[in-house]
Amino acid sequence: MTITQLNYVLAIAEHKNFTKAAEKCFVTQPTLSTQIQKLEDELGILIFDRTKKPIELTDVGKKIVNQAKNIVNESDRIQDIVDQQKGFIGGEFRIGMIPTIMPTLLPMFLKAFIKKYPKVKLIIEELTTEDIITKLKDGHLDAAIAATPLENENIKERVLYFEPFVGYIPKDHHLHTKKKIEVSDLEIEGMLLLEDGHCFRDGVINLCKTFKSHTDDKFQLESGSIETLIKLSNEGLGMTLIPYLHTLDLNDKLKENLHFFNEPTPAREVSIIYPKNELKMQIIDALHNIISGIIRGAIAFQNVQIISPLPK
Amino acid sequence: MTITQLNYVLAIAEHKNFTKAAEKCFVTQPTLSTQIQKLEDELGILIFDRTKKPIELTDVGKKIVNQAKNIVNESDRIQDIVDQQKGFIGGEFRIGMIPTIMPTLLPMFLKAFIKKYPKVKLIIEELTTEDIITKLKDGHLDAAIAATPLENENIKERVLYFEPFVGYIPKDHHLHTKKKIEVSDLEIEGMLLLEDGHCFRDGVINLCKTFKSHTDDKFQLESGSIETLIKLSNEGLGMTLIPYLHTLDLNDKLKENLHFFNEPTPAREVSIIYPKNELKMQIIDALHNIISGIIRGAIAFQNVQIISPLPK
DNA sequence: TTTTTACTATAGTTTTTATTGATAGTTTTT
DNA sequence: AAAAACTATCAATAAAAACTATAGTAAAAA
Repeated sequence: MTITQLNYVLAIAEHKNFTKAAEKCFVTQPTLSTQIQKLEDELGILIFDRTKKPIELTDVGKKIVNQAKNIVNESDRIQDIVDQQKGFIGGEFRIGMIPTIMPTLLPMFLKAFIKKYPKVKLIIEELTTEDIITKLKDGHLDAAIAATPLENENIKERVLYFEPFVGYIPKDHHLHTKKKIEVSDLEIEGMLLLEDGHCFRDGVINLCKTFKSHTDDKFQLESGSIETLIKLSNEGLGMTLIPYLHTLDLNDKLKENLHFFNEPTPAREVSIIYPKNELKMQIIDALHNIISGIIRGAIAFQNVQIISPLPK
Repeated sequence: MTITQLNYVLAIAEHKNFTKAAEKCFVTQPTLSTQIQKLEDELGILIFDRTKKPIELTDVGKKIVNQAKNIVNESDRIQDIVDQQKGFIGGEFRIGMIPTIMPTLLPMFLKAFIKKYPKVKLIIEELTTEDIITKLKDGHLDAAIAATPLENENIKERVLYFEPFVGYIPKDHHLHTKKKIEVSDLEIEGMLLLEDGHCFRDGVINLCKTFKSHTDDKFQLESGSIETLIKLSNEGLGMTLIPYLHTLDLNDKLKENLHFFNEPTPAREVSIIYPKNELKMQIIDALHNIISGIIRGAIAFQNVQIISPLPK
């Protein structure tokens, strides 16, 4: 069994076609045929069921493909180790970002980053915190940007910035007259929330719980994006909280509805997180430096109170 | 990079000597020299520092060796997958056991097992629960026998039997006159305990806590083996609790000091535990069947109350 | 049904790679 | 200073992987 053979297996499993897989592997089709046969002979089982068209994996084949993915993934990390040693800043870098951070933060640093590190190929994915943790563990992500602290033993965190929560209170709301709001003003009942699974939702719930101990789960309305929350709020369906960086994109009219908190300003902690093996640390360092540098110019709050992003 | 090369790296790292490593790999020394050079060239780094005698790993070399162990370990599991498919019961099987189970349980099933499954090479290790969990995760163990439930998401449990706690109360102890004891009789202060790290110790502490809420940590005496506990107890240093299977080995004189609990008898749950990937499931099944069959003849308690083995 | 198309398998050949025995060149030990 | 214990290198060989050409076999199209 060789790593090459496992790569062939993966290519065929993916394309369900020897000829196409061969192209992707930059070899001819007979090479795949013979190598797969050799592997199957060595193991004494069939990986592919060639009677089916298109070709299918056998039951064992499926298990072997899973394990082959592990092996190939682990062997790719050897190069990462070498790159780290050499201080080489380049190669693929897979980064996950949570939905409430991605649209505001990405445009702020992406251009600067790819200009400074042209050899790095960033592959960016929008994912929930839960998916991020899974993918970091499995090695499908090199790092991610998420609200912290996550209290996960397999993951290291490096704080990028603190992003205050800002109240968005439409004109007809009873809090609208208040210039600056207090955490104690918040009522979970009249609060528009993101859908379940968003850690920003959990942060808001935690914030409200700080002063009121409601375990009542009947939240009035839920939405998948903060833009929608604002629109719903404008329709008079309640107030909402939005992360500070989002407020920078609002037009002047909407900005009139923003109400900041009195200090200590409740805020979420945003960090770059990565697996404990600390591979690709130079790229993580580079991202950390660029992002925290850019944010220093954009967020100038002093006295913040960190709200946990974890549910319950 | 090939799996073969990684195996060569591991062999050299282990023996710190190309010639000896070559023997272990069943190739000649020049083979290793050239293959290691090829790998080093491909990666563009040195894995071994050949100026040192005996040979040493470079800093990157150490990291690569670690990763190579992962890769080789993961690729060995391909064969496990195939064995599972074929229903082949054989090969190496690494099993861990906690110290308070090993000496009593092992002699009960080992002979029967190796007779029924002569192709399996059992490699048995005595380990604490903590070490067992780590090694199961890393793939250094195929299964283990420990007190459960462990509440660990990566590990599956299959109950083998329930083993009652039995009081060992020397003649001069104030409880000695009582024929059967109650959990409420127990006082953590006069209790002889195993050293920290043994889950049986934590089980006893949990049992005592069931009725008395002492958070006081001043336990009087600690020992590493149950035999020592009994001797200390005979010296008048207090009573102790021992697992039921241990009581079967005591001589008649010591047996006079045994005091069973009234029902529901407090007991520990003993399970065979294994990683979620469920490799080598046939061997795990085989062990489960043999052990639970043998125990059915040895433990006949009906009404038991399970005590958690976890600390705190 | 026949023909065509879209595949995979096989045969024979070439290229590449791994391994070897012999030996040269080190360093360490005696 | 000699011997021993190593690793590196060389040329030769064995083994494996890859290629081209083509046969064989289903499914799709005519």
